[in-house]
Amino acid sequence: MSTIPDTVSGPVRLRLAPSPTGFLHIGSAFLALLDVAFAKQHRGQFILRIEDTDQKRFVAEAEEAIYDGLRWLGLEWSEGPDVGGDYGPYRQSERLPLYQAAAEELVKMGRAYYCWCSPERLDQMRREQQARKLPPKYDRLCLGKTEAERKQLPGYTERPVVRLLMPSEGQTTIDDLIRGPITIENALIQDTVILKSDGYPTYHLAAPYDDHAMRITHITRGEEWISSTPIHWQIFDAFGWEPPAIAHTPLLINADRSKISKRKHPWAKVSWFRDEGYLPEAVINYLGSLMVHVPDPNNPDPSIDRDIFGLDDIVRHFDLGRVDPSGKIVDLDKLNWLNGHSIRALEIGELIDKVRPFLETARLHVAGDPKLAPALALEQERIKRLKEAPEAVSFFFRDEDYDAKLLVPRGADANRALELLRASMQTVEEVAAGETGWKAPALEAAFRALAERLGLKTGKERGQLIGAGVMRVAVTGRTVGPPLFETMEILGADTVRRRMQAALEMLAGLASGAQRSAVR
RNA sequence: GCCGCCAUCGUCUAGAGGCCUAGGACAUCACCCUUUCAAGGUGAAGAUCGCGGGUUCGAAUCCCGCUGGCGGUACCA
Repeated sequence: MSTIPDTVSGPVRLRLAPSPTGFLHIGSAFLALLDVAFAKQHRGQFILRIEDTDQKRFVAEAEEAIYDGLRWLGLEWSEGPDVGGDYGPYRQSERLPLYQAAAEELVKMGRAYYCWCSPERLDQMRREQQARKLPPKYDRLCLGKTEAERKQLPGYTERPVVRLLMPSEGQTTIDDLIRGPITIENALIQDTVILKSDGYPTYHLAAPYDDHAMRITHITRGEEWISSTPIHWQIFDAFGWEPPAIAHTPLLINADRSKISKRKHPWAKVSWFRDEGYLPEAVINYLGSLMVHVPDPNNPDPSIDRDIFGLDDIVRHFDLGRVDPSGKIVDLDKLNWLNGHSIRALEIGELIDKVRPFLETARLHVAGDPKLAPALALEQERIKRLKEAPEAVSFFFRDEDYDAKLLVPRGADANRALELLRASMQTVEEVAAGETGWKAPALEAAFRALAERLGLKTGKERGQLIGAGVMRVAVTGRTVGPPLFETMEILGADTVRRRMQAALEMLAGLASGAQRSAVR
Protein backbone atom coordinates (compact mmCIF):
# COMPACT_ATOMS: atom_id res chain seq x y z
CA MET A 1 0.00 0.00 0.00
CA SER A 2 2.93 2.26 0.58
CA THR A 3 5.32 0.59 -1.75
CA ILE A 4 5.01 2.16 -5.18
CA PRO A 5 8.00 4.40 -5.76
CA ASP A 6 7.26 7.79 -7.27
CA THR A 7 9.45 7.05 -10.23
CA VAL A 8 7.19 4.29 -11.46
CA SER A 9 4.47 5.32 -13.84
CA GLY A 10 2.03 3.11 -15.64
CA PRO A 11 0.71 -0.19 -14.43
CA VAL A 12 2.52 -2.22 -11.88
CA ARG A 13 4.15 -5.26 -13.48
CA LEU A 14 5.67 -8.19 -11.61
CA ARG A 15 7.18 -11.32 -12.94
CA LEU A 16 7.83 -14.81 -11.78
CA ALA A 17 11.03 -16.03 -13.39
CA PRO A 18 11.48 -19.70 -12.62
CA SER A 19 14.10 -21.83 -14.28
CA PRO A 20 12.65 -25.01 -15.72
CA THR A 21 14.16 -27.61 -13.44
CA GLY A 22 11.42 -30.17 -13.81
CA PHE A 23 8.95 -29.04 -11.18
CA LEU A 24 7.44 -25.94 -9.64
CA HIS A 25 9.33 -25.19 -6.46
CA ILE A 26 7.26 -24.30 -3.41
CA GLY A 27 9.38 -21.18 -3.06
CA SER A 28 8.34 -20.17 -6.57
CA ALA A 29 4.73 -20.70 -5.58
CA PHE A 30 5.25 -18.47 -2.57
CA LEU A 31 6.74 -15.79 -4.80
CA ALA A 32 3.99 -16.21 -7.37
CA LEU A 33 1.33 -15.70 -4.71
CA LEU A 34 3.12 -12.62 -3.47
CA ASP A 35 3.40 -11.27 -7.02
CA VAL A 36 -0.23 -11.95 -7.79
CA ALA A 37 -1.36 -10.39 -4.53
CA PHE A 38 0.64 -7.23 -5.16
CA ALA A 39 -0.21 -7.01 -8.84
CA LYS A 40 -3.93 -7.55 -8.32
CA GLN A 41 -4.05 -5.10 -5.48
CA HIS A 42 -2.66 -2.44 -7.78
CA ARG A 43 -4.61 -3.58 -10.82
CA GLY A 44 -1.32 -4.45 -12.41
CA GLN A 45 -0.01 -7.45 -14.29
CA PHE A 46 1.59 -10.72 -13.36
CA ILE A 47 3.97 -12.08 -15.96
CA LEU A 48 5.62 -15.43 -16.36
CA ARG A 49 9.12 -15.62 -17.80
CA ILE A 50 11.04 -18.83 -18.21
CA GLU A 51 14.72 -18.53 -17.33
CA ASP A 52 16.16 -21.37 -19.37
CA THR A 53 19.68 -20.07 -19.80
CA ASP A 54 21.43 -23.14 -18.52
CA GLN A 55 21.61 -25.75 -21.23
CA LYS A 56 23.25 -28.20 -18.87
CA ARG A 57 20.15 -28.19 -16.77
CA PHE A 58 17.67 -28.68 -19.58
CA VAL A 59 14.73 -30.82 -18.53
CA ALA A 60 12.01 -31.76 -20.97
CA GLU A 61 8.42 -31.05 -19.93
CA ALA A 62 9.70 -28.76 -17.20
CA GLU A 63 7.75 -25.80 -18.47
CA GLU A 64 4.54 -27.76 -18.32
CA ALA A 65 5.24 -28.60 -14.71
CA ILE A 66 5.49 -24.88 -13.95
CA TYR A 67 2.24 -24.10 -15.76
CA ASP A 68 0.46 -27.01 -14.07
CA GLY A 69 1.59 -25.99 -10.63
CA LEU A 70 0.57 -22.37 -11.02
CA ARG A 71 -2.74 -23.25 -12.61
CA TRP A 72 -3.48 -25.77 -9.88
CA LEU A 73 -2.96 -23.03 -7.31
CA GLY A 74 -5.20 -20.73 -9.27
CA LEU A 75 -2.45 -18.18 -9.91
CA GLU A 76 -2.92 -16.84 -13.41
CA TRP A 77 -0.50 -14.88 -15.55
CA SER A 78 -1.42 -12.43 -18.27
CA GLU A 79 1.79 -12.76 -20.27
CA GLY A 80 4.06 -15.73 -20.72
CA PRO A 81 5.56 -18.18 -23.20
CA ASP A 82 2.26 -19.99 -23.63
CA VAL A 83 -0.06 -16.99 -23.85
CA GLY A 84 2.27 -14.46 -25.48
CA GLY A 85 2.15 -10.72 -24.78
CA ASP A 86 3.60 -7.44 -25.99
CA TYR A 87 7.05 -7.94 -24.56
CA GLY A 88 7.97 -11.41 -25.73
CA PRO A 89 9.46 -13.78 -26.27
CA TYR A 90 9.04 -14.85 -22.64
CA ARG A 91 11.48 -17.72 -22.87
CA GLN A 92 15.05 -16.54 -22.43
CA SER A 93 16.47 -19.15 -24.77
CA GLU A 94 14.54 -17.37 -27.51
CA ARG A 95 16.10 -14.01 -26.71
CA LEU A 96 19.76 -14.92 -27.22
CA PRO A 97 20.51 -12.30 -29.91
CA LEU A 98 19.19 -9.61 -27.59
CA TYR A 99 21.55 -10.58 -24.80
CA GLN A 100 24.48 -10.99 -27.17
CA ALA A 101 23.92 -7.50 -28.56
CA ALA A 102 23.60 -6.14 -25.03
CA ALA A 103 26.84 -7.80 -23.98
CA GLU A 104 28.61 -6.45 -27.01
CA GLU A 105 27.37 -2.97 -26.29
CA LEU A 106 28.59 -3.21 -22.73
CA VAL A 107 31.99 -4.15 -24.08
CA LYS A 108 31.94 -1.17 -26.45
CA MET A 109 31.03 1.09 -23.55
CA GLY A 110 33.96 -0.24 -21.58
CA ARG A 111 31.65 -1.71 -18.93
CA ALA A 112 32.47 -5.31 -19.85
CA TYR A 113 35.27 -7.24 -21.51
CA TYR A 114 36.06 -10.51 -23.21
CA CYS A 115 37.78 -13.20 -21.22
CA TRP A 116 39.56 -16.15 -22.74
CA CYS A 117 40.64 -17.84 -19.56
CA SER A 118 40.08 -21.56 -19.51
CA PRO A 119 38.03 -23.19 -16.77
CA GLU A 120 41.20 -24.95 -15.67
CA ARG A 121 43.07 -21.70 -15.21
CA LEU A 122 40.17 -20.18 -13.29
CA ASP A 123 40.00 -23.23 -11.12
CA GLN A 124 43.67 -23.11 -10.36
CA MET A 125 43.50 -19.39 -9.68
CA ARG A 126 40.70 -19.89 -7.19
CA ARG A 127 42.59 -22.66 -5.45
CA GLU A 128 45.64 -20.46 -5.03
CA GLN A 129 43.55 -17.63 -3.69
CA GLN A 130 41.93 -19.95 -1.22
CA ALA A 131 45.27 -21.32 -0.11
CA ARG A 132 46.43 -17.78 0.54
CA LYS A 133 43.17 -17.03 2.31
CA LEU A 134 42.23 -14.37 -0.20
CA PRO A 135 38.68 -13.85 -1.37
CA PRO A 136 38.14 -15.71 -4.64
CA LYS A 137 38.01 -13.12 -7.36
CA TYR A 138 38.85 -13.06 -11.06
CA ASP A 139 42.32 -11.56 -11.47
CA ARG A 140 41.46 -9.56 -14.60
CA LEU A 141 44.16 -11.19 -16.67
CA CYS A 142 42.14 -10.58 -19.83
CA LEU A 143 41.12 -7.03 -19.02
CA GLY A 144 42.43 -4.60 -21.65
CA LYS A 145 43.95 -7.32 -23.77
CA THR A 146 43.20 -8.16 -27.39
CA GLU A 147 42.68 -11.78 -28.27
CA ALA A 148 46.09 -11.86 -29.92
CA GLU A 149 47.75 -10.54 -26.78
CA ARG A 150 45.91 -12.92 -24.52
CA LYS A 151 46.72 -15.87 -26.74
CA GLN A 152 50.40 -15.55 -25.81
CA LEU A 153 49.60 -16.29 -22.18
CA PRO A 154 48.82 -19.68 -20.66
CA GLY A 155 45.30 -20.89 -19.87
CA TYR A 156 43.79 -19.63 -23.09
CA THR A 157 40.64 -20.98 -24.76
CA GLU A 158 39.18 -20.19 -28.16
CA ARG A 159 35.70 -19.22 -27.12
CA PRO A 160 35.59 -16.28 -24.76
CA VAL A 161 33.04 -15.26 -22.21
CA VAL A 162 32.05 -11.68 -21.48
CA ARG A 163 32.71 -10.36 -18.01
CA LEU A 164 31.14 -7.33 -16.42
CA LEU A 165 33.74 -4.79 -15.33
CA MET A 166 32.80 -4.18 -11.74
CA PRO A 167 33.92 -0.81 -10.34
CA SER A 168 36.66 -1.31 -7.78
CA GLU A 169 35.39 1.59 -5.75
CA GLY A 170 32.15 2.86 -4.37
CA GLN A 171 29.22 0.99 -3.03
CA THR A 172 25.76 0.01 -4.10
CA THR A 173 22.78 0.68 -1.91
CA ILE A 174 19.68 -1.34 -2.51
CA ASP A 175 16.43 0.15 -1.27
CA ASP A 176 14.82 -3.11 -0.39
CA LEU A 177 11.07 -2.77 0.08
CA ILE A 178 11.02 -5.52 2.71
CA ARG A 179 14.37 -5.01 4.42
CA GLY A 180 15.18 -1.35 4.04
CA PRO A 181 18.49 -0.09 2.66
CA ILE A 182 21.28 -2.61 2.13
CA THR A 183 24.76 -1.42 1.23
CA ILE A 184 27.44 -3.53 -0.39
CA GLU A 185 31.00 -2.58 -1.36
CA ASN A 186 31.46 -2.88 -5.13
CA ALA A 187 35.09 -3.87 -4.74
CA LEU A 188 34.05 -7.09 -3.07
CA ILE A 189 32.30 -8.34 -6.15
CA GLN A 190 34.26 -9.94 -8.91
CA ASP A 191 33.93 -9.39 -12.64
CA THR A 192 31.07 -11.76 -13.13
CA VAL A 193 30.51 -13.67 -16.33
CA ILE A 194 27.45 -12.25 -18.06
CA LEU A 195 27.71 -14.08 -21.38
CA LYS A 196 28.88 -17.67 -21.44
CA SER A 197 31.10 -19.18 -24.11
CA ASP A 198 28.11 -20.99 -25.58
CA GLY A 199 26.47 -17.66 -26.32
CA TYR A 200 23.91 -17.97 -23.54
CA PRO A 201 23.66 -15.18 -21.00
CA THR A 202 23.94 -15.82 -17.29
CA TYR A 203 21.18 -14.78 -14.94
CA HIS A 204 23.17 -11.64 -14.15
CA LEU A 205 22.68 -10.28 -17.66
CA ALA A 206 19.41 -11.85 -18.68
CA ALA A 207 17.40 -10.94 -15.60
CA PRO A 208 18.11 -7.21 -15.47
CA TYR A 209 17.95 -6.94 -19.24
CA ASP A 210 14.54 -8.57 -19.38
CA ASP A 211 13.20 -6.81 -16.34
CA HIS A 212 13.83 -3.59 -18.15
CA ALA A 213 12.71 -4.81 -21.56
CA MET A 214 9.51 -6.20 -20.11
CA ARG A 215 8.78 -3.02 -18.14
CA ILE A 216 8.89 -4.80 -14.83
CA THR A 217 8.18 -2.27 -12.07
CA HIS A 218 8.92 -4.44 -9.05
CA ILE A 219 11.51 -7.18 -8.78
CA THR A 220 10.60 -9.81 -6.21
CA ARG A 221 12.98 -12.67 -5.59
CA GLY A 222 14.36 -14.78 -2.79
CA GLU A 223 16.85 -13.30 -0.37
CA GLU A 224 19.58 -15.49 -1.83
CA TRP A 225 19.87 -12.84 -4.55
CA ILE A 226 20.69 -9.92 -2.31
CA SER A 227 24.42 -10.16 -2.72
CA SER A 228 24.35 -10.17 -6.49
CA THR A 229 22.08 -7.16 -6.81
CA PRO A 230 25.03 -4.76 -7.26
CA ILE A 231 25.91 -6.67 -10.42
CA HIS A 232 22.43 -6.14 -11.79
CA TRP A 233 22.45 -2.49 -10.78
CA GLN A 234 25.64 -2.05 -12.82
CA ILE A 235 23.81 -3.25 -15.88
CA PHE A 236 20.96 -0.82 -15.34
CA ASP A 237 23.45 1.93 -14.74
CA ALA A 238 25.51 1.18 -17.84
CA PHE A 239 22.45 1.39 -20.06
CA GLY A 240 21.07 4.39 -18.24
CA TRP A 241 17.98 2.51 -17.17
CA GLU A 242 16.06 3.23 -14.02
CA PRO A 243 16.17 0.05 -11.93
CA PRO A 244 12.81 -1.30 -10.80
CA ALA A 245 11.78 -1.28 -7.19
CA ILE A 246 13.04 -4.41 -5.49
CA ALA A 247 12.10 -6.68 -2.63
CA HIS A 248 13.96 -9.74 -1.41
CA THR A 249 11.48 -12.13 0.12
CA PRO A 250 11.95 -14.60 2.94
CA LEU A 251 12.91 -18.13 2.01
CA LEU A 252 10.92 -21.26 2.70
CA ILE A 253 13.37 -23.44 4.59
CA ASN A 254 13.97 -26.95 5.84
CA ALA A 255 13.37 -27.88 9.48
CA ASP A 256 17.08 -27.24 10.15
CA ARG A 257 16.67 -23.74 8.66
CA SER A 258 18.78 -24.48 5.60
CA LYS A 259 17.65 -23.62 2.08
CA ILE A 260 14.74 -25.90 1.25
CA SER A 261 15.66 -28.91 -0.82
CA LYS A 262 13.67 -31.76 -2.27
CA ARG A 263 16.36 -33.99 -0.82
CA LYS A 264 15.27 -33.21 2.70
CA HIS A 265 11.58 -32.61 2.11
CA PRO A 266 9.40 -33.82 -0.75
CA TRP A 267 7.24 -30.76 -0.32
CA ALA A 268 9.82 -28.68 -2.12
CA LYS A 269 7.70 -29.59 -5.15
CA VAL A 270 4.25 -28.11 -5.49
CA SER A 271 3.05 -31.27 -7.22
CA TRP A 272 3.67 -33.17 -3.97
CA PHE A 273 0.84 -31.25 -2.31
CA ARG A 274 -1.56 -32.19 -5.08
CA ASP A 275 -0.48 -35.83 -4.94
CA GLU A 276 -0.90 -35.98 -1.18
CA GLY A 277 -4.41 -34.68 -1.40
CA TYR A 278 -4.01 -31.10 -0.33
CA LEU A 279 -6.50 -28.63 -1.72
CA PRO A 280 -5.05 -25.64 -3.56
CA GLU A 281 -7.08 -23.24 -1.44
CA ALA A 282 -5.47 -24.71 1.67
CA VAL A 283 -1.99 -24.32 0.20
CA ILE A 284 -2.78 -20.74 -0.79
CA ASN A 285 -4.15 -20.10 2.69
CA TYR A 286 -1.00 -21.54 4.22
CA LEU A 287 1.42 -19.62 2.01
CA GLY A 288 -0.68 -16.52 2.56
CA SER A 289 -0.35 -16.92 6.32
CA LEU A 290 3.39 -16.49 5.86
CA MET A 291 3.11 -13.14 4.14
CA VAL A 292 -0.03 -11.30 5.19
CA HIS A 293 -2.22 -10.53 8.18
CA VAL A 294 -5.91 -10.72 7.51
CA PRO A 295 -7.85 -8.85 10.17
CA ASP A 296 -10.94 -10.40 11.67
CA PRO A 297 -13.84 -7.95 11.52
CA ASN A 298 -15.83 -10.11 13.94
CA ASN A 299 -13.23 -9.93 16.65
CA PRO A 300 -13.29 -6.80 18.80
CA ASP A 301 -9.60 -7.33 19.54
CA PRO A 302 -7.79 -5.93 16.49
CA SER A 303 -4.58 -7.72 17.37
CA ILE A 304 -6.16 -11.07 16.54
CA ASP A 305 -5.98 -11.99 12.86
CA ARG A 306 -8.03 -14.47 10.89
CA ASP A 307 -6.45 -17.85 10.27
CA ILE A 308 -8.74 -19.02 7.50
CA PHE A 309 -8.82 -16.89 4.39
CA GLY A 310 -8.67 -17.05 0.62
CA LEU A 311 -6.84 -15.41 -2.27
CA ASP A 312 -9.26 -12.48 -2.27
CA ASP A 313 -8.45 -11.72 1.34
CA ILE A 314 -4.75 -11.99 0.63
CA VAL A 315 -5.04 -9.55 -2.27
CA ARG A 316 -7.08 -7.13 -0.18
CA HIS A 317 -4.76 -7.05 2.81
CA PHE A 318 -1.34 -7.66 1.31
CA ASP A 319 1.29 -5.11 2.26
CA LEU A 320 4.75 -5.68 0.83
CA GLY A 321 6.38 -3.41 3.38
CA ARG A 322 5.06 -5.57 6.19
CA VAL A 323 6.20 -8.93 4.90
CA ASP A 324 8.36 -10.53 7.58
CA PRO A 325 11.89 -11.03 6.25
CA SER A 326 12.92 -14.12 8.21
CA GLY A 327 12.97 -17.64 6.79
CA LYS A 328 9.90 -19.83 7.19
CA ILE A 329 9.90 -23.50 8.07
CA VAL A 330 7.08 -25.32 6.29
CA ASP A 331 4.71 -26.50 9.01
CA LEU A 332 2.72 -29.44 7.72
CA ASP A 333 0.69 -29.67 10.93
CA LYS A 334 -0.70 -26.24 10.28
CA LEU A 335 -1.30 -27.09 6.64
CA ASN A 336 -3.10 -30.29 7.60
CA TRP A 337 -5.39 -28.34 9.85
CA LEU A 338 -6.08 -25.83 7.11
CA ASN A 339 -6.65 -28.63 4.63
CA GLY A 340 -9.08 -30.42 6.91
CA HIS A 341 -10.98 -27.20 7.15
CA SER A 342 -11.04 -26.84 3.37
CA ILE A 343 -12.23 -30.40 2.93
CA ARG A 344 -15.07 -29.86 5.37
CA ALA A 345 -16.08 -26.74 3.48
CA LEU A 346 -16.56 -28.70 0.25
CA GLU A 347 -19.96 -29.64 -1.16
CA ILE A 348 -20.27 -33.40 -1.24
CA GLY A 349 -20.32 -33.37 -5.03
CA GLU A 350 -17.08 -31.42 -5.14
CA LEU A 351 -15.53 -33.77 -2.67
CA ILE A 352 -16.45 -36.77 -4.79
CA ASP A 353 -14.94 -35.16 -7.87
CA LYS A 354 -11.73 -34.34 -6.03
CA VAL A 355 -11.45 -37.75 -4.40
CA ARG A 356 -12.06 -39.69 -7.62
CA PRO A 357 -8.44 -39.75 -8.84
CA PHE A 358 -7.26 -40.92 -5.42
CA LEU A 359 -9.75 -43.78 -5.48
CA GLU A 360 -8.43 -44.84 -8.86
CA THR A 361 -4.83 -44.66 -7.70
CA ALA A 362 -5.77 -46.84 -4.74
CA ARG A 363 -7.49 -49.24 -7.18
CA LEU A 364 -10.79 -48.70 -5.47
CA HIS A 365 -13.07 -48.57 -8.50
CA VAL A 366 -16.22 -47.32 -6.83
CA ALA A 367 -16.71 -43.96 -8.49
CA GLY A 368 -20.17 -44.95 -9.72
CA ASP A 369 -21.27 -46.72 -6.56
CA PRO A 370 -24.31 -45.11 -4.90
CA LYS A 371 -22.76 -45.80 -1.51
CA LEU A 372 -19.85 -43.46 -2.30
CA ALA A 373 -21.61 -40.18 -1.60
CA PRO A 374 -23.08 -41.12 1.79
CA ALA A 375 -19.86 -42.88 2.81
CA LEU A 376 -17.73 -39.87 1.91
CA ALA A 377 -20.16 -37.55 3.65
CA LEU A 378 -19.52 -39.49 6.84
CA GLU A 379 -15.75 -39.40 6.39
CA GLN A 380 -15.57 -35.80 5.27
CA GLU A 381 -14.87 -34.36 8.70
CA ARG A 382 -12.48 -37.15 9.53
CA ILE A 383 -9.93 -36.87 6.74
CA LYS A 384 -7.22 -34.28 6.55
CA ARG A 385 -6.02 -35.06 3.04
CA LEU A 386 -7.87 -36.42 0.02
CA LYS A 387 -5.33 -39.21 -0.15
CA GLU A 388 -6.80 -40.65 3.04
CA ALA A 389 -10.23 -41.07 1.48
CA PRO A 390 -9.79 -44.51 -0.16
CA GLU A 391 -8.60 -46.05 3.07
CA ALA A 392 -11.36 -44.27 4.97
CA VAL A 393 -14.19 -45.58 2.81
CA SER A 394 -12.87 -48.89 1.50
CA PHE A 395 -14.78 -51.04 4.00
CA PHE A 396 -18.04 -49.70 2.66
CA PHE A 397 -17.37 -51.56 -0.56
CA ARG A 398 -15.60 -54.76 0.40
CA ASP A 399 -15.21 -57.16 3.29
CA GLU A 400 -11.77 -56.69 4.72
CA ASP A 401 -9.60 -59.01 6.77
CA TYR A 402 -8.94 -58.08 10.34
CA ASP A 403 -7.48 -59.58 13.48
CA ALA A 404 -10.13 -61.65 15.33
CA LYS A 405 -8.81 -60.33 18.63
CA LEU A 406 -10.19 -56.90 17.77
CA LEU A 407 -13.67 -58.36 18.26
CA VAL A 408 -13.01 -58.69 21.96
CA PRO A 409 -13.54 -55.25 23.49
CA ARG A 410 -11.61 -53.81 26.39
CA GLY A 411 -12.90 -55.07 29.70
CA ALA A 412 -14.51 -58.17 28.25
CA ASP A 413 -13.50 -61.65 27.16
CA ALA A 414 -14.25 -63.67 24.06
CA ASN A 415 -17.27 -65.33 25.58
CA ARG A 416 -18.79 -62.04 26.55
CA ALA A 417 -18.09 -60.72 23.06
CA LEU A 418 -19.79 -63.74 21.61
CA GLU A 419 -22.75 -63.13 23.83
CA LEU A 420 -23.01 -59.51 22.74
CA LEU A 421 -22.71 -60.42 19.12
CA ARG A 422 -25.39 -63.15 19.24
CA ALA A 423 -27.80 -60.77 20.89
CA SER A 424 -26.96 -58.11 18.32
CA MET A 425 -27.68 -60.55 15.55
CA GLN A 426 -31.19 -60.87 16.79
CA THR A 427 -31.60 -57.12 17.11
CA VAL A 428 -30.41 -56.67 13.56
CA GLU A 429 -32.99 -59.14 12.31
CA GLU A 430 -35.71 -57.35 14.18
CA VAL A 431 -34.82 -54.00 12.68
CA ALA A 432 -34.49 -55.50 9.21
CA ALA A 433 -37.96 -56.96 9.52
CA GLY A 434 -39.44 -53.97 11.38
CA GLU A 435 -41.72 -51.43 9.82
CA THR A 436 -39.44 -48.46 10.45
CA GLY A 437 -37.03 -50.01 8.00
CA TRP A 438 -33.26 -50.26 7.88
CA LYS A 439 -32.51 -46.73 9.02
CA ALA A 440 -29.93 -45.33 11.41
CA PRO A 441 -32.42 -43.96 13.95
CA ALA A 442 -34.24 -47.31 14.11
CA LEU A 443 -30.96 -49.15 14.52
CA GLU A 444 -29.85 -46.77 17.22
CA ALA A 445 -33.12 -47.13 19.15
CA ALA A 446 -32.98 -50.90 18.90
CA PHE A 447 -29.38 -51.10 20.03
CA ARG A 448 -29.95 -48.73 22.90
CA ALA A 449 -32.72 -50.99 24.09
CA LEU A 450 -30.48 -53.97 23.63
CA ALA A 451 -27.68 -52.36 25.62
CA GLU A 452 -30.13 -51.74 28.41
CA ARG A 453 -31.16 -55.40 28.44
CA LEU A 454 -27.56 -56.54 28.40
CA GLY A 455 -26.76 -54.40 31.41
CA LEU A 456 -24.58 -51.89 29.55
CA LYS A 457 -25.53 -48.72 31.33
CA THR A 458 -22.77 -46.16 30.97
CA GLY A 459 -21.38 -44.80 27.77
CA LYS A 460 -18.16 -46.65 28.42
CA GLU A 461 -19.99 -49.94 28.84
CA ARG A 462 -22.02 -49.37 25.70
CA GLY A 463 -18.70 -48.83 24.02
CA GLN A 464 -18.12 -52.56 24.29
CA LEU A 465 -21.01 -53.08 21.97
CA ILE A 466 -20.96 -50.15 19.60
CA GLY A 467 -18.29 -47.53 20.37
CA ALA A 468 -15.12 -49.34 19.56
CA GLY A 469 -16.80 -52.63 20.39
CA VAL A 470 -17.92 -55.89 18.93
CA MET A 471 -20.48 -54.52 16.55
CA ARG A 472 -18.21 -51.89 15.06
CA VAL A 473 -15.45 -54.40 14.46
CA ALA A 474 -17.83 -57.05 13.15
CA VAL A 475 -19.42 -54.60 10.71
CA THR A 476 -16.41 -52.53 9.65
CA GLY A 477 -13.40 -54.62 10.58
CA ARG A 478 -11.99 -51.66 12.51
CA THR A 479 -12.15 -50.13 15.95
CA VAL A 480 -12.42 -46.58 14.67
CA GLY A 481 -14.70 -45.10 12.07
CA PRO A 482 -17.76 -42.97 11.44
CA PRO A 483 -20.97 -43.29 13.50
CA LEU A 484 -21.93 -46.96 13.54
CA PHE A 485 -25.63 -46.83 12.81
CA GLU A 486 -25.29 -44.53 9.85
CA THR A 487 -22.54 -46.78 8.60
CA MET A 488 -24.84 -49.78 8.95
CA GLU A 489 -27.62 -47.99 7.11
CA ILE A 490 -25.33 -47.29 4.17
CA LEU A 491 -23.96 -50.82 4.19
CA GLY A 492 -27.41 -52.39 4.05
CA ALA A 493 -28.86 -55.27 6.06
CA ASP A 494 -27.45 -58.04 3.88
CA THR A 495 -23.85 -56.92 4.16
CA VAL A 496 -24.20 -56.32 7.88
CA ARG A 497 -25.66 -59.81 8.39
CA ARG A 498 -22.95 -61.43 6.34
CA ARG A 499 -20.16 -59.69 8.20
CA MET A 500 -21.72 -60.42 11.57
CA GLN A 501 -21.98 -64.08 10.68
CA ALA A 502 -18.30 -64.14 9.74
CA ALA A 503 -17.41 -62.39 12.96
CA LEU A 504 -19.45 -64.89 14.91
CA GLU A 505 -17.42 -67.74 13.49
CA MET A 506 -14.12 -66.02 14.19
CA LEU A 507 -15.19 -65.27 17.71
CA ALA A 508 -16.41 -68.81 18.31
CA GLY A 509 -13.01 -70.09 17.34
CA LEU A 510 -11.38 -67.61 19.66
CA ALA A 511 -13.65 -68.41 22.60
CA SER A 512 -13.22 -72.16 22.41
CA GLY A 513 -9.55 -72.07 21.55
CA ALA A 514 -8.35 -69.70 24.22
CA GLN A 515 -10.59 -70.04 27.21
CA ARG A 516 -7.85 -69.51 29.72
CA SER A 517 -6.46 -66.19 28.54
CA ALA A 518 -9.72 -64.45 27.98
CA VAL A 519 -9.32 -61.46 30.22
CA ARG A 520 -7.64 -58.46 28.70
C1' G B 1 37.98 -16.48 5.36
C1' C B 2 35.25 -12.27 3.38
C1' C B 3 30.42 -9.92 2.49
C1' G B 4 25.30 -9.81 3.47
C1' C B 5 20.58 -11.14 5.60
C1' C B 6 17.99 -12.79 9.85
C1' A B 7 16.86 -13.41 15.34
C1' U B 8 9.35 -13.02 20.10
C1' C B 9 6.45 -19.96 22.78
C1' G B 10 8.47 -26.44 19.08
C1' U B 11 6.25 -23.84 14.35
C1' C B 12 3.77 -19.48 11.97
C1' U B 13 2.96 -14.90 14.02
C1' A B 14 0.71 -10.05 17.06
C1' G B 15 3.75 -6.19 18.75
C1' A B 16 5.92 0.53 15.35
C1' G B 17 8.76 3.29 23.68
C1' G B 18 4.23 2.99 28.46
C1' C B 19 -2.25 -0.70 26.58
C1' C B 20 2.97 -6.63 27.62
C1' U B 21 1.88 -9.74 34.55
C1' A B 22 4.22 -10.50 26.03
C1' G B 23 -1.78 -11.65 22.59
C1' G B 24 -3.46 -15.36 18.69
C1' A B 25 -3.12 -19.88 15.64
C1' C B 26 -1.10 -24.93 14.67
C1' A B 27 0.95 -28.91 17.35
C1' U B 28 0.89 -31.07 22.66
C1' C B 29 -1.88 -32.30 27.24
C1' A B 30 -6.49 -32.34 30.21
C1' C B 31 -11.66 -31.91 30.56
C1' C B 32 -16.66 -31.43 28.23
C1' C B 33 -19.83 -33.37 24.35
C1' U B 34 -20.13 -38.48 22.87
C1' U B 35 -21.17 -45.25 20.37
C1' U B 36 -15.15 -45.32 18.63
C1' C B 37 -12.54 -41.73 15.70
C1' A B 38 -13.26 -37.00 14.17
C1' A B 39 -15.49 -32.17 14.39
C1' G B 40 -16.83 -28.64 18.13
C1' G B 41 -16.34 -26.33 23.15
C1' U B 42 -13.41 -25.14 27.64
C1' G B 43 -8.85 -24.99 29.93
C1' A B 44 -3.51 -26.00 30.81
C1' A B 45 1.38 -26.11 29.65
C1' G B 46 4.73 -23.59 26.54
C1' A B 47 8.83 -17.22 25.10
C1' U B 48 13.81 -14.55 31.43
C1' C B 49 11.28 -11.22 23.50
C1' G B 50 19.40 -14.77 21.20
C1' C B 51 23.25 -12.34 24.74
C1' G B 52 25.66 -7.85 26.76
C1' G B 53 25.84 -2.83 27.07
C1' G B 54 23.69 1.89 26.42
C1' U B 55 19.55 5.99 25.42
C1' U B 56 15.01 6.94 28.37
C1' C B 57 11.21 8.25 34.15
C1' G B 58 10.04 3.71 31.14
C1' A B 59 12.53 -0.92 25.72
C1' A B 60 10.34 -6.91 22.75
C1' U B 61 10.09 -2.11 20.46
C1' C B 62 15.63 3.03 19.51
C1' C B 63 21.41 2.78 19.31
C1' C B 64 26.09 -0.02 19.72
C1' G B 65 28.73 -4.52 20.36
C1' C B 66 28.65 -9.78 20.48
C1' U B 67 26.80 -14.61 19.49
C1' G B 68 24.18 -17.95 16.63
C1' G B 69 21.64 -19.48 12.19
C1' C B 70 21.28 -18.95 7.17
C1' G B 71 22.60 -17.06 2.34
C1' G B 72 26.29 -15.47 -1.25
C1' U B 73 31.31 -15.81 -2.72
C1' A B 74 30.30 -20.73 -10.39
C1' C B 75 30.76 -20.09 -17.95
C1' C B 76 23.68 -22.63 -11.66
C1' A B 77 19.65 -20.04 -11.14
